[in-house]
Amino acid sequence: LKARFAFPDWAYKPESSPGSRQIQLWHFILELLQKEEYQGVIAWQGDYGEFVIKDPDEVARLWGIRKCKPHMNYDKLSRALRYYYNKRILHKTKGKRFTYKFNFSKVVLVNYPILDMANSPFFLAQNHFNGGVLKKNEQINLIVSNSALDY
DNA sequence: CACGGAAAGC
DNA sequence: GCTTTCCGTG
Repeated sequence: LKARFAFPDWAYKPESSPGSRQIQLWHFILELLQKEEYQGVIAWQGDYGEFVIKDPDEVARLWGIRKCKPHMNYDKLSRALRYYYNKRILHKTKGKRFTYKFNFSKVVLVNYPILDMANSPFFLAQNHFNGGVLKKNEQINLIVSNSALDY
């Protein structure tokens, strides 16, 4: 029995950008999590959206290959992951080694077509989970800043 | 390990 | 803007 997450298919299209933008780390992480052959390396585990990097050296190596950075390691990769905290794409699961958690609704929102966003279930879910603290502008800014609308 | 500032690269 | 690199701190 495998953990399944209700990501829409388009959420798993890291290289769908027609502008040939560079792949982002969180796209890459999702890509690995999607593939069963990497379950010994990185896998969904625990809470909804939570994942464990089982083999940090290997994940770093694979990321380094993708970005043509042969000297990539977990120290550097994890710094990049930490930059996601303020962007609310990820946060750390404290006390659990190599364990992070996607802010699921945010991640999906980032990929959501802007025209449908206001009435999207993800927008409503976002406000629900955050107690309505997040402002609409903030979410729109995040979408724009990620240039996620490759449609 | 995990965090985050600082600077540099692209 | 998104890392990559380096590193002091807890």
